[in-house]
Amino acid sequence: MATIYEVSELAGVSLATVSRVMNGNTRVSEAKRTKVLAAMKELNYRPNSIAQSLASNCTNSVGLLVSELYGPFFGEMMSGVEGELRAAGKHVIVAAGHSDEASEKDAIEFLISRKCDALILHVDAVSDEYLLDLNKKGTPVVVINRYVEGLGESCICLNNELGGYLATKAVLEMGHRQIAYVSGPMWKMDVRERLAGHKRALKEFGCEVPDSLYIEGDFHEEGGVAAMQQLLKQKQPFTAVVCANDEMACGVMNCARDNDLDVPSDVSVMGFDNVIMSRYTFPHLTTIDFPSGEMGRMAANWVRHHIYEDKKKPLNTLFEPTLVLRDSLRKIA
Amino acid sequence: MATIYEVSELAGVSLATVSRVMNGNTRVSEAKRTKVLAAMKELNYRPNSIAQSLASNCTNSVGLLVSELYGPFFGEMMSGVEGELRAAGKHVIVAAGHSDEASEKDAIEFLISRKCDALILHVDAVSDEYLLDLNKKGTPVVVINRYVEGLGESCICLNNELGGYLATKAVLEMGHRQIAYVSGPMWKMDVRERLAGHKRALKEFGCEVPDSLYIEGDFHEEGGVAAMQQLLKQKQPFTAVVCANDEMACGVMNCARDNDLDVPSDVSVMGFDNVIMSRYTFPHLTTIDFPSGEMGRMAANWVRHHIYEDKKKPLNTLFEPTLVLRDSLRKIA
DNA sequence: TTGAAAGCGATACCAT
DNA sequence: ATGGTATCGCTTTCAA
Repeated sequence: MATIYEVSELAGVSLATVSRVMNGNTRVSEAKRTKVLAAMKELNYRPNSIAQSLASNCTNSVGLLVSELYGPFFGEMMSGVEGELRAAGKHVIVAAGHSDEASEKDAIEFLISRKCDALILHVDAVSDEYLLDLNKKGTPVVVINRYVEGLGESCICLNNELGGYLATKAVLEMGHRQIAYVSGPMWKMDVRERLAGHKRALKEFGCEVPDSLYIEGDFHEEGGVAAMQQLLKQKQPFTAVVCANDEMACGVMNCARDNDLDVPSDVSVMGFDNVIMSRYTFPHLTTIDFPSGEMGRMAANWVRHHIYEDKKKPLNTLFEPTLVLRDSLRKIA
Repeated sequence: MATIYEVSELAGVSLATVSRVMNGNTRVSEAKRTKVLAAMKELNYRPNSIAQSLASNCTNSVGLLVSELYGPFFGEMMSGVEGELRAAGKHVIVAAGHSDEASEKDAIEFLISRKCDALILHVDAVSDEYLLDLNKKGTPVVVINRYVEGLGESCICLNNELGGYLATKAVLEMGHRQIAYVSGPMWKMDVRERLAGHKRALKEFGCEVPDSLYIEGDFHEEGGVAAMQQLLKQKQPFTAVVCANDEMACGVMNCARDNDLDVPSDVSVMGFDNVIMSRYTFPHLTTIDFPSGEMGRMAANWVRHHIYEDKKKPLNTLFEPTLVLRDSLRKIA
């Protein structure tokens, strides 16, 4: 592999000049530029990006931490981040945090050790303080789906409360009043926000629901099944189940079917996230759209603008969820 | 950030000695090692991995190229790769190839430019020659789900032909004889292999199927819907549909339902891949297990052994698919 | 075992 | 506009 030395020699110019034509930031006479370009071509020269990184103190790589690398939700997000960043010539280093504090910290350390220019994080186990500290210590951080006071507009958020509200409002408007709710793990912030939205809608409609219709799930299909089983075992009647994510909604629907209940004639089901899968379920799931791909792209753009181009363009970092009406929700008398 | 110089100064030893205790390959007296370790701790020293990479000509990073970052199939694979590699302290740089030749080549160039120590590729658009060439030119490559003559055991393969055979054999054993087949894009090697297995099973059972029951799909849900619509429009009867992947099988099932056909009473459906989603569909999809997570882990291990530890352990690079019986397949008279 | 010094391949400042 | 040169932070001979 040819080096910059060989290029400068062949072109008959200095190292510095070669570097200049590569980076294009300083003016170089057309004559020399041509010679350098020719020499590069002849030697099939490719700059060594590691050497560039060492000298420039910029690695052109961004760390991306998600809870899991599988799962439709993160897939869309990663895809958005990678697409946008690669178009800008930046490398994406991925890691999984597994929604576990030690594991998330470990992953962040790992990404920092590779000297990423910035970190895009979807984390739920580490504390706000930890994230703030990280940022103070010099690692530019953008956080997805979480608002951290003090991180300002480098938080790419969805209005989860509004999502929860819209979901339940839609159910209420269909005439349901006995509404079960399957939440995610309550230690997660977004889970609590969605629940808050749910309660706001109930209140607005003057609808009171007994505690027994609230079940804490695990965000997985199995949790949805378990929740539905418990709901059915209880005597407390309900005509609709609002779920904090689509996976659990799938579980709920499957469990309903296993108990000879038709969705939506016997029971309506509402999801959250609008993962791809929700279009393929039977019946097609009514849900709240979470624009995870969009948000991934926005996170990538934030990094591009603030880290690589330092144009402090104001970016839209707050996203609004929307209702996606499909077949799992039906009007009742 | 402290450098190795400061550590050596504080510890009162040479640069080289500090480097030695870091790498642990050369013997260092216990006395000095202790002093160095203490100095490191005191300065909160973290080696600069970029400088290490430049000096050692090893970046400790592996490029991972998949068709799409979303989608259950690749998610599992990436998860396997990342888990294994991070445990070994290696960084994973991801890129998407979008099953397009130009895009795949572009992504590979991109990963090489970052001086990845090795590349793990799931590609279907680039030619065998291109991959061989890549390897010859010095980029260690491991290929997933594709056998390239000359790349030897750095191909992590599934026996797709056997998978196709097992799928159709199961359908035949349930008594079906009028079997439709929805393939993937025929320019993909694995698609042709699966089809070959399908035909072998048919032949073995002395079953002849008219050409009109073969439809070329696109591996997506929409393609499954379109294929089923075409099948239903034709007069040619069929009692089962074998699909080359689960997504299309979902489409087929949804389309069947939209046409008031019950799965599996009216028509049986067979998938391929056993993506997570197949457990959540209604009815639960009978399919062929593709151990993509396992294969990802194996690819990562290949890299670990051959690139980082150069133990030429023989690894199991050929995986066998297995039948997963669920509810979408039913015995007929 | 230990240290001195020569790279690794670029960038960037300072002269000219 | 161009060249010389120090620098980035570490690894790795080569002597001692």
